[in-house]
Amino acid sequence: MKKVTIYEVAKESNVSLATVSRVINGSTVVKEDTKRRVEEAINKLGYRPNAIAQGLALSRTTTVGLIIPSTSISFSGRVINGLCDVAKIYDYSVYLHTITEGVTDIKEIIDEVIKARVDGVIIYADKDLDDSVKLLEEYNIPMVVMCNHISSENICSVYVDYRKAVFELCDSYLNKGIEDIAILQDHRNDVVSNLMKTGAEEAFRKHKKEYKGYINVSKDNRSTYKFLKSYFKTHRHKVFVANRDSQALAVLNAASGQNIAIPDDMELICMNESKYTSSVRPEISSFVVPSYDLGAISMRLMTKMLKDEVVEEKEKCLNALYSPKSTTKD
Amino acid sequence: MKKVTIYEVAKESNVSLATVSRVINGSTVVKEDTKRRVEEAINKLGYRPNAIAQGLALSRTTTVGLIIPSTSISFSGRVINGLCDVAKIYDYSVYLHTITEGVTDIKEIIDEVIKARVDGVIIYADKDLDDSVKLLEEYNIPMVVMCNHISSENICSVYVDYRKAVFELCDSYLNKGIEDIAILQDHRNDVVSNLMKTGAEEAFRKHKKEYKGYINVSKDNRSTYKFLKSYFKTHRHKVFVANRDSQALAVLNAASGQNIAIPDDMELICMNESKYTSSVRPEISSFVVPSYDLGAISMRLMTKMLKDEVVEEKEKCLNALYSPKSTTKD
DNA sequence: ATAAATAATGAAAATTTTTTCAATATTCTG
DNA sequence: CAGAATATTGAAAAAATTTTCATTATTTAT
Repeated sequence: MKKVTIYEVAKESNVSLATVSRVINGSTVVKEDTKRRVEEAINKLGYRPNAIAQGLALSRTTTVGLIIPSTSISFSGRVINGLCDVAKIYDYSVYLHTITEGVTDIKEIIDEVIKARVDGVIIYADKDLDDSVKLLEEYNIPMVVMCNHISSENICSVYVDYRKAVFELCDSYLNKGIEDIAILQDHRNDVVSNLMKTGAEEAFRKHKKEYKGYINVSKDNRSTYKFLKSYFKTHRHKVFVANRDSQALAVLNAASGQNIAIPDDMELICMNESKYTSSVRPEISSFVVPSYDLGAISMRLMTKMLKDEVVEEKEKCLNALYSPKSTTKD
Repeated sequence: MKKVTIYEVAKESNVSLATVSRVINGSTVVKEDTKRRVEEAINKLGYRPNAIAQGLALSRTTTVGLIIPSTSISFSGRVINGLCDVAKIYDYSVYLHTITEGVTDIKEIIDEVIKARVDGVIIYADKDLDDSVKLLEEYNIPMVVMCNHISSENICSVYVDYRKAVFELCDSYLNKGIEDIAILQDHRNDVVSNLMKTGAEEAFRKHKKEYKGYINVSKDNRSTYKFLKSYFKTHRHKVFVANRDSQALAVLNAASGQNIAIPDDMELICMNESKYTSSVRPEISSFVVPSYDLGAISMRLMTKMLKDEVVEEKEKCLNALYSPKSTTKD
C-alpha cells in the first residue's frame, strides 16, 4: 500500500506535474480532454493531495487554531460547534487546544500553534488569558478574541453584552420599585462577572442608588449549595441572579429547601440558559446566550480576515436574549 | 516582519542547516559550544521550527484527527477534554471535526482528515458512523473507535459497557422481586440504546422472563415531557430508566406533575450522570460514565499505536459506576 | 497560406525541513 | 608523533506540492 503522489498521477495520465496541479486546483484552464484524463488517473489511483506539501508550497494551511478553556464545557461545546460548522463552509480546518486551568502552560500552546503555521488563531479569552493575547499579538497573526473586546489591525473580537443584559434587568426592577437584587459572584474574576457588575452598578447609579447586592461564593457548586442553604435561613431577596446554569440550580435547590417559592417569593434568573435551566421545575428565567453564534461569528470574521475581505465591524457585540420563565402551563 | 527559517539561524550562528536541525531535535550530539551558539541565534531571531516542513520531511505530523458528533455536547465535551489533555502529554495536536447530523457529509470530513496527513484518527462511532469507520479502514491508518467495539490490526476501540450496567441493575431489582422496569428508548437506534436493550433482556432471561418494558419516545425532550405527562396519568412503574440526562429531567418533571414521588413511588435512574442529574431535586440515581477517561484512554491507545508500543488490549471496556441517589441529607 | 494572437503545457525553481554519507577535526594509543 | 579511532560538521538529496517563465500547439485574421 504505497502512497500515491502527484508524480504517479502525472505519469499515469501522461502530463506534467504542473498540469495535474492545475486540474486539482482549477487555477488555470486545461483542455477538457486532458482534464478528463487526469481526473480518471486521480480516481484510478485514489490520489488525495497532500495538504502538508501544499501548505509548504503556499505558506498557507487553511487551518485555524482554536484555544479554549475546558471549564464550562457545555458552553464551550456549543461555541466549538458553531465554529466548526462555519469553518467547514469556508474550507478551513480547526486545530483544537483546550486549556485546563492550572495545568496547561499557555506559552507552550501558543508555541504549538505558531509552529503549526495556522493561518489564524481564535482564542476564548476571559480574564485569565489576557496575556496570551498579548503574546500572540507579537506574531502578527490574524486573531479573533472571543468574550472580550480588544481590536486592532489584526484582531477582531466577539463578545456577549452581559453588561447591557444586567443593566436592563436591574433597571426594569428598579422601575417597579424593587431594589433587593442579589447577584452571585464566584471568584473567577472573569470578564463576564465584571460586565455583570458594571451593568448592575450603572442601573443603580441611574436610579441614584448604590449597588451592593453581591453574594460571594466559591467556584464549587456543591459548597455554594451548602452555603446558600444556611444563608437562606437568615436572608431573603426579591430577585436573585446567577451566572452559570449549575449555580442557578444550586440556588434553586437551596431555596426550595428553605421553602422559598420561586418565582413568588423570589425571582431566580440565570445569565446562561441551558437545556437544564429550561427544563427544571419550578421554572426559572434566564438569558439565552448565543453561544453557537459566538463561535460561528468568530469563525466567519476569521475567514473574512484571511480572505482579505473588508471587515466593517472589528468588534462584534452579541445580545443575550431575556427569556422570562414560561407562564403557559403547556 | 519577515519569517525566519532554519537558514537564517544557520547563517547567524555560522553552522550548516544540518547542525541547526540537530540542535533543534537533539537527535545527535553537537559540541557544547556550537550548541550554545545555535541556541543563542534561535533566541535572538525568535526562530520557531515550521511543523509543516517537518511534516513533509518526516512524513509524520504528530497530529491526530478527531471526528465526533456535535450532539450531546456536554458529554463529547468531556471526551474532548480527556483526549486533549493526554494528547498534550505525548506532544500530539488534535485536528477537530464535528459532525452535525444530517448536515455534515462524512465522506468530506474523511477526505479532509486524509488530506491533512494526520498520523491517526479517533472517531466517535455510535451506530450512524459505522460506514465511516469502514471507509477510513481502507486508508490503513491507525484508528481508535470510541463507543463501539471493533478491532483489527490497525484499530483499537474503547467503549462503556452499558450492557453490563443495565444487566446488573435489572438483575438486582429482579432479585428483589421487582420486575416493573421501564426503559425509555428514543429512536436514535444507537450503540448505547442497543447495549441497554441487550442488558435488560439478558437479565430477564436469566430470571426466565421476557423483557418488554420499552417506552418509545422521540428524540426531542420537550415532546418527551409532554408525552410522559399524559402517559403517567394512566401508567405507573416501579423503576424508570432514562438514557441521557435531559431525558431523565423530562421524566422527573412529568412524574412530579402527576404526583409520583421519587424515589418512593418510582425509582428514576439516569444512565449518564451529569452535574444536573446530581444537583436536581428530588435526587435521582445515575450511572457515572467515565467520559473524560473515554477520551483520555482513546488518545493513550493512539499514542501507543503511533509509537509502536505493544498494545496488549485492543478493546478497552470501561464500566459505568452506579451511583444511587445520595441518602445522606448532605 | 502566413503572421499574429492565444491557448495549453512543461521544466525547473521554490517552499522548509531532515537525514545520509562523506569530510574534516579532534582525541587517543602505542 | 604517526596512525587509528572517534567526534563533529557540512553538502546534497529528499519529501510533495505550486508557480513562473518559456515553449509548443492551436486558432484567428488578413
